[in-house]
Amino acid sequence: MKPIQLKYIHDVRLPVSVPFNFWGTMHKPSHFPAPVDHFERDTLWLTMRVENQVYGIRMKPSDGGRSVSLRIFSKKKTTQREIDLASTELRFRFAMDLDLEEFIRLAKKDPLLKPVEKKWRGMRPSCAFSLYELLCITITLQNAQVSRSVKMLTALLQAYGTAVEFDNQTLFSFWTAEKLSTIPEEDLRSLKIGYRAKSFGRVASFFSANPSFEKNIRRLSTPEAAAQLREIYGVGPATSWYLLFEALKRPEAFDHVSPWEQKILSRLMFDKELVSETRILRESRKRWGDWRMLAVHYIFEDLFWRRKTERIKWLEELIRL
DNA sequence: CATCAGGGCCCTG
DNA sequence: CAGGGCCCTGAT
Repeated sequence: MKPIQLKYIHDVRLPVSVPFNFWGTMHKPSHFPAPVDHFERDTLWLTMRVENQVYGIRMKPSDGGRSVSLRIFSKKKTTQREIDLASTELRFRFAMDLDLEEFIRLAKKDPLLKPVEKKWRGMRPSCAFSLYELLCITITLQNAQVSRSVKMLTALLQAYGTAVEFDNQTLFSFWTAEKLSTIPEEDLRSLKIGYRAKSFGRVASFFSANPSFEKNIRRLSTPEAAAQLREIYGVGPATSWYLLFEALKRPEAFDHVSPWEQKILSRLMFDKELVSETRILRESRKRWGDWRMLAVHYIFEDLFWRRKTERIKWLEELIRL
């Protein structure tokens, strides 16, 4: 299938709260690579669906870190309303209005977090995807290693996503829940996603029947949001934790430690091979309170950024791409 | 070649 | 509330 050309252009300047760390916010090296976004030097490209329009998005830092320069690519000419909707959505997805003052104050008193926070000051939790889209990604993460997750997601995008071309990038935009809900489970299974086919079907039906789910859940308290997420078929503690932090930007959402993260945090927090989940959680609550997940995020992303330039032997053994 | 655990989750007893 | 089953892969 030939990619759809997005040739209409609209430029917007998005002011952000300061301090804002463009690189740390726009690119998360701990995330697996998928053909839905691309980061290079000082530019992030991604695709985004808003009200069934597919946009190509390009963002660069501007105004000395006080704003983001946004270019929206579209198939047809956009209305001002569409531009505003897309901009508002991007502001949320990249937490451009987050107030980090309290977090910075807290980090200054913590020996482990202090140097990392200073290095990444202004980094936000961010996620280029809608809640439904991130949920699809996290389903591919379940019980699989990275390489397999990438294969599953790519197969799904090729089968049901839409290829678009803009600004010399060819990327996929996600399928919609409505579309996926009509696909027979056998067809999904043929993409080698295994038992997850059932989850994809149920999740697609759920989101297609509840189009305002994300809008509503954003307004809820974190425990309420967590409870609603857990009611979705296929969402357990690990998946709901990813969604709360990445898609809903809850800086406290750290109540679950997955096995490989447990190994990494044991090293970083205690300089030990393996520390129990309860101890890791207890310690992080004590040190970082309601900012504990953001703190863990800073520590994690710093480690993965360092991995790009230096070899960290013990880490390579844990990741197993 | 066969076996098995893996960045979970659901369901059953 | 513990534990088996689920799918595919890559490691052994």
